[in-house]
Amino acid sequence: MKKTAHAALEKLKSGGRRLTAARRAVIEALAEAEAPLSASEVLGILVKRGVGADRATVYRELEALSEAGIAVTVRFESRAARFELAGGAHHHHAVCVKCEAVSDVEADAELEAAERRIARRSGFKVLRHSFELFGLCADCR
Amino acid sequence: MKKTAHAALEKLKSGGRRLTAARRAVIEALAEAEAPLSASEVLGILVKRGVGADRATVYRELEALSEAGIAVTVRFESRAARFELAGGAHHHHAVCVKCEAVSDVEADAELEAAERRIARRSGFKVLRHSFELFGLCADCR
DNA sequence: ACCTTACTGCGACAATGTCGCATTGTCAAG
DNA sequence: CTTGACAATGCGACATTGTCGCAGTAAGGT
Repeated sequence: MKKTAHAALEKLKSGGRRLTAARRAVIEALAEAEAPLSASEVLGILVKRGVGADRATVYRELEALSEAGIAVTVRFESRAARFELAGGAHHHHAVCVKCEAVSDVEADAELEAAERRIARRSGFKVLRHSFELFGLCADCR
Repeated sequence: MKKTAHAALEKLKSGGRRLTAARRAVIEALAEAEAPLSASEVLGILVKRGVGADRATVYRELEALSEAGIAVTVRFESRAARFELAGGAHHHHAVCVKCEAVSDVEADAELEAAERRIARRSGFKVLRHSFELFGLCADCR
């Protein structure tokens, strides 16, 4: 198991949550994924691994992980929400509209500065933001 | 009718599209809205005005407007896509997580510069991006 | 007035969640 | 190790948000 998955489990336990097979499997699926996963993708992975989880369970689990700050929700253009573990550094995503590949984009200092500037101008207190790029990846362009 | 709505109709006509009651009503609804509208909100407005439009028609219309570049799609945290007329300057949105108010945020030159820098670093050709702020508006903070 | 075809309504269906309720499984206290 | 509390699960019904095919309607040029 990856370090991020381990840390996530620790964080959960210290929040009154219990360690179940489904939960462990969901976290591991997210930890091993290269890109944010949708609920149905997570469900597919669990099924492939022989962990029979219900659809509702997966949704509830993903919601619980988000609430606990262990996972973050991202929305691209498709309808389904996607989830990734919150372990690493703050980053954004570049989504290829042709091959659907998702690559991480490290947070840019100027970007954050621009956000603070915007917040100051408008009196808006920013809690979080979304910033995603859509276009063609190096292979598809 | 607002100027933006008028311009949108002109743009449509010069694209082989026809001017129907439903189309006119959808465009007017978007033109008069203070914030991006979801399909069901648009439908609600049409019904209130006595323009009996079918759900499928509204969806098709919004899609057509997006394809024509007359409307743009934005996604906040909720599931439904939202639409606004593309008339004005490029901008982003600040969404209050408490009162749900949406205010426009003018595009920031630094933001765009950061985007170009990111694109250059990664070999990614950016076609469009999303940037939305979530937090507390001046009234709710 | 007529033709072409864009547009519409209807109804079925699909994808993505959400919820209540009875049952099961965790885990820590005893 | 047993047991009690309650977190978590499975099941099934339902809601929301779209999508699609098809037959009928109507916009707009000729």
